[in-house]
Amino acid sequence: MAVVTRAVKGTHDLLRETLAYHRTVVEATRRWAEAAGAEEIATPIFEHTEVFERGVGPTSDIVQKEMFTFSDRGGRSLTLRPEGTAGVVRAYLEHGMKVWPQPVRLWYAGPMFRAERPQKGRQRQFHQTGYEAIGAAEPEVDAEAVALSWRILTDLGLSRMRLKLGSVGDAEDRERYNAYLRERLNPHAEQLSEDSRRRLETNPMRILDSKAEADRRLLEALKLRPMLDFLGEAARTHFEAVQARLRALGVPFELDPTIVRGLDYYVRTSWEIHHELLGAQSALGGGGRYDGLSELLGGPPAPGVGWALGVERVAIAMEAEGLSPAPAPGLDLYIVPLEPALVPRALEVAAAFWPELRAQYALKARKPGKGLQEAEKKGARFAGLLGPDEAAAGTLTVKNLKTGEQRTLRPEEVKEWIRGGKA
RNA sequence: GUGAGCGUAGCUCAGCUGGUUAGAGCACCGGUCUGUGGAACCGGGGGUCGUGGGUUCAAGUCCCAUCGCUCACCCCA
Repeated sequence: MAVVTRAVKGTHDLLRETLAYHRTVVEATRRWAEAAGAEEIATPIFEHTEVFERGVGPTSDIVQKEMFTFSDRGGRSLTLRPEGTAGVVRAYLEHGMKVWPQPVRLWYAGPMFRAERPQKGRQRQFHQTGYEAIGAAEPEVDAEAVALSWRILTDLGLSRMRLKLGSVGDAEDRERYNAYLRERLNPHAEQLSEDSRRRLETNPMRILDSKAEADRRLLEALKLRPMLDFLGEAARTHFEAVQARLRALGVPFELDPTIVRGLDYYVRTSWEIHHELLGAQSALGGGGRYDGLSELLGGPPAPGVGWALGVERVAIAMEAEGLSPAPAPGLDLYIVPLEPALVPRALEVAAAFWPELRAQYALKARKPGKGLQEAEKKGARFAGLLGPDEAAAGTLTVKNLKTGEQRTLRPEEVKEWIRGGKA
């Protein structure tokens, strides 16, 4: 197929059922986030590259090899957003949201971009919904965020999920842990994969996440202590409080000491929600606390916690569990002119019903039988026949396609009948 | 970036060891059907068989290359 008739690799048009799934996920996020007092925010889909370099972290895979970065005409480096949090925190700083009542709770939905090789559940343009609570360090907010991300997914009907909870500690805890890992792993460096040898320098914790066979065997043999053993007093107390709040809220989680987020800004609480039927990319969503992010972006201290859900992955999971999205509302009324001369009249009649009724009309005269068939095919609830008699009387013969009930009515009465049937 | 599988109509696919103008179902348009539908039947439009090269009297079919898609690695939502 010619280049101009094909979407770019890793991007997709969303239509019909796919779009219905997306809408369903976004609406569930809206409902739950707004129930918790969050308001919606929409940030630009591109930012100054530094927002992500400094926010997401220079050693992260996202920044090192997955960003769509380009220069504008003035030579400024811009990047299509690979995730939502950095931009939201940038907006928090830019608009002085620190003077709003704290914490500021925000939710969003939109496209994200990462230059990866596409596979199931992974695209170059994908969509996330997300939630951020900025300006509070209390463990209640962590539990609130985790609970929301979990309940949205269960509310969508999903059940084959596991919520993995961990803590990556505070920055100094991680330094101690990384030092420990280097000490234990360095003597065996030659047994590590190439990537992991590099991580030994840049970010040893990421090695724990490695799925390379050699790495797995070595990690198994060394019986390394988990990050959770290295939590400082403050981080440990915080983590225990988060767990207690989650138990009180009835959110089922399992502790996962290996959880290591791919973004450098995370501290303390960190979680991922996985789905059993998903394939290699099994995370439906994830989140964590990012108390240092504001300062990385040059702002004052502003603790925060948030999460994101991968809309495409949630859709795949829903489909795998046999869950259907809410269908888009169809036509209320399909108007059929019975003679060619009445086509313009059909337009006028349909237009008079807008926007109270979803009304469409046929551009060609139809025999009544054909017209009803066509209305059925269009997914309309009612068909309206417009023949010479109706035209002369200023009426429309309207038929309920489901019940077969039929009435000849004036436009106002048509509106009333059809809308009445809705309620 | 690496590996594997797959590319025939809008969709799902058939095309046997190479053999006359490339097929089906669904969908779309029209008719049978002159004011009452969902059916049935009949007909129609729609393909440079991903692309380029090669082998051959002859290529959708065999060979090479290339592009695309998918899945997996890596990593993540």
